[in-house]
Amino acid sequence: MAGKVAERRAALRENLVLIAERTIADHGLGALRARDLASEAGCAVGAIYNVFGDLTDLVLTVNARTFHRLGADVAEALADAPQDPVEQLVVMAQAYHRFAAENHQSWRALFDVERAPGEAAPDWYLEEMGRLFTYISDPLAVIFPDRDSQEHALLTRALFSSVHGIVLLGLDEASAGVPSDDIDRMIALVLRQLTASRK
Amino acid sequence: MAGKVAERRAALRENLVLIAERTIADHGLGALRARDLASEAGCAVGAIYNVFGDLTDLVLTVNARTFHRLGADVAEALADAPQDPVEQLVVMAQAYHRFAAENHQSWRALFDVERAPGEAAPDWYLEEMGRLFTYISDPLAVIFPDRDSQEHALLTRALFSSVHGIVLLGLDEASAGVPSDDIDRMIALVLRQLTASRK
DNA sequence: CCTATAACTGAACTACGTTCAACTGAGGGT
DNA sequence: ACCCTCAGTTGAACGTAGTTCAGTTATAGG
Repeated sequence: MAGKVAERRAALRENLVLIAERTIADHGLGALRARDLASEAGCAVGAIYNVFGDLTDLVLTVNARTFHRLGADVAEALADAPQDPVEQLVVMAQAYHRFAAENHQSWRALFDVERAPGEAAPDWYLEEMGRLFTYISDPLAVIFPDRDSQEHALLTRALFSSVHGIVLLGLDEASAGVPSDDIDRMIALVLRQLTASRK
Repeated sequence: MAGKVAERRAALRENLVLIAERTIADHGLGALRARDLASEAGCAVGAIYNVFGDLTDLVLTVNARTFHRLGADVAEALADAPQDPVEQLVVMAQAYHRFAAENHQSWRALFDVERAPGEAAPDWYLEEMGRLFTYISDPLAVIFPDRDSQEHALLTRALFSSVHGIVLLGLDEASAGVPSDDIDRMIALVLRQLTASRK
């Protein structure tokens, strides 16, 4: 029987990712423990390190899946959105807010994982981020046909960052009690105002 | 001699805060270790726990100081700013950016410290945050005299969150290589556009 | 069936924050 | 000047993490 080892290896890997995903989603990144993970997966702690370099690797794998789901949600919102490019931006941003709210712990894990200093962001991160940026810059190109691509890039990043900041601080417990509707209102306010042609 | 104990206690407290402040500023929150701290302060590890409940308490004390310096920098920028309320907002936001860039690790520690779930944010945090929000809402009241205070509050929060998001993602290593000038450009772009009266 | 090789095991190691029984010394009573 | 008391101080020890690796087990190929 060929590949029996590789099969089990792959199965264990899948299993570990699923368990870690559920643990993070339910109890946050801080609740992820190697021993609990091994116990739930029915394997020894050492087995985790045959499949992943360390726990951060595992978390990054979970994050890749989370980021992908996020991208898919935003894309879906865009597909259902009206033709008006400004409304497309609003709908996407609110989909981002929705995803963050409904997957709060998983979403936070995207940013809370500690990256080794000096290490580049993983490829999947840059790719998925690029995809999100494209979703934003396409409507922007329609709204501002006279600006060049460099201006589009800057505006795209500014816009994404602004929405991210609004959602981040809005969902934060420290600034407790920003109602979900207010977050959506701020998003719409910022986007409509930012995309209103001046003069 | 009265109060000799209290004196040493206060001196130790001051000393620990200064050492922790320097450690965080130089090497980040993650580099703060109880044993190193005690070793540098010339006391036993247990002594730390006579002065602070735990290391998080110490970090919160450092954060209070950091936040206060941040508020002072923004206030100073406001004092030197032109009369135009829009320019005041731009100048303050760029002062925020400047502070975050020049005190990157200390600034990150403001948000990276893990708050016990369900625990309210400390008073000094809410007070300092309120002060920052006042700096923002005052010019806004001049720019939008016809809107009510609830709208001002929403706009203030939206504005702060947007600037925070731009600085946060701009300084992040993952999205490596956003030049400082571009961050300032995005800030100015967002603020000028957000404060341009519609119609 | 046997053997070389790969995977798996879990006790042990390191590195944390935190605690607490034992110790020290300052301040007041005699 | 002397002790007595107790708050302050100490650092070894504890609990809990992530990670490692020598010993064990199972697989694939000859």
